[in-house]
Amino acid sequence: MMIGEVSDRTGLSIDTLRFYEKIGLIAPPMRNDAGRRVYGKDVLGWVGFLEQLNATGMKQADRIRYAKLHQQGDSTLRARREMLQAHREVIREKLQLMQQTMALMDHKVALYETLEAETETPQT
Amino acid sequence: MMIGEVSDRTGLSIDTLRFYEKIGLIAPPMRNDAGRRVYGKDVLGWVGFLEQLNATGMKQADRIRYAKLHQQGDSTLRARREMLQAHREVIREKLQLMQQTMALMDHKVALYETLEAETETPQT
DNA sequence: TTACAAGCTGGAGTGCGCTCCAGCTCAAGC
DNA sequence: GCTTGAGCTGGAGCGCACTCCAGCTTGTAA
Repeated sequence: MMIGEVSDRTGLSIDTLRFYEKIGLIAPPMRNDAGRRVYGKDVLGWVGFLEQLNATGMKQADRIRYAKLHQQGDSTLRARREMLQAHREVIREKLQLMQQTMALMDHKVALYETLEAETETPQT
Repeated sequence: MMIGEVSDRTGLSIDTLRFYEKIGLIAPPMRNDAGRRVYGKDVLGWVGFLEQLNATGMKQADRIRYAKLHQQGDSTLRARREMLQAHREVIREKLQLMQQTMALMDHKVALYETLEAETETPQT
């Protein structure tokens, strides 16, 4: 796959893919005779996983750390597991906050509905 | 309350409190004879709510819109309710993604544990 | 009465995470 | 053989959300 296809399939822009490579989030792919990037299809799953880490609030520096560990192979399994476990905890806390906030939203929406009804047909 | 106390109680820096006022997230408080800000205690709850919107991914521009509606009083109840309902949906989707990602973390952690065990005491 | 902490303003600076651009090469089709 | 389109590099630029700074005023207390 050329970079354009990877971009289409992952939703990341071509510039972002090259940027991710530059900062070490994506391993530098092979090049063809013309010096152009040729990606294996592993990259799709990897980018998807990066997006999940991203969307659940892991910051760039940590994703880079994880990516570099990943590129170093099996000797880094323990370190990677520890990172994932730590991130799991972060997610768990965010989940709780989200649930609380959702409950608060419901409460406020209900309250606003009451107030709207009163405002539309004043009783006094 | 002076700005320093609000900062201590909310965890926002003094600069951030003034910045939030400048961009319209916090209503300009009264001033004392010396021209210094004097906040009512409402501000604590308001800042807490802003933080919850923030932490659940609402962006600045939308929080400002909500804050401005809030400052305009009851005539904006409907618009505010609609914003909260929309945000509730966003949170619900994020919740789902978080749950999926947490399951994936668990899966990977378990996998890594297996691989670690194999690496430590190779069987072949 | 002077030292010092807390607050004020306007504006510049920062870090993150991209995003855009100029100017180039290369491969394929007409 | 020339045009077009995809890709290349290095580097500049951008939007967001703060954060810091210089230079000033004011309130407290030793």
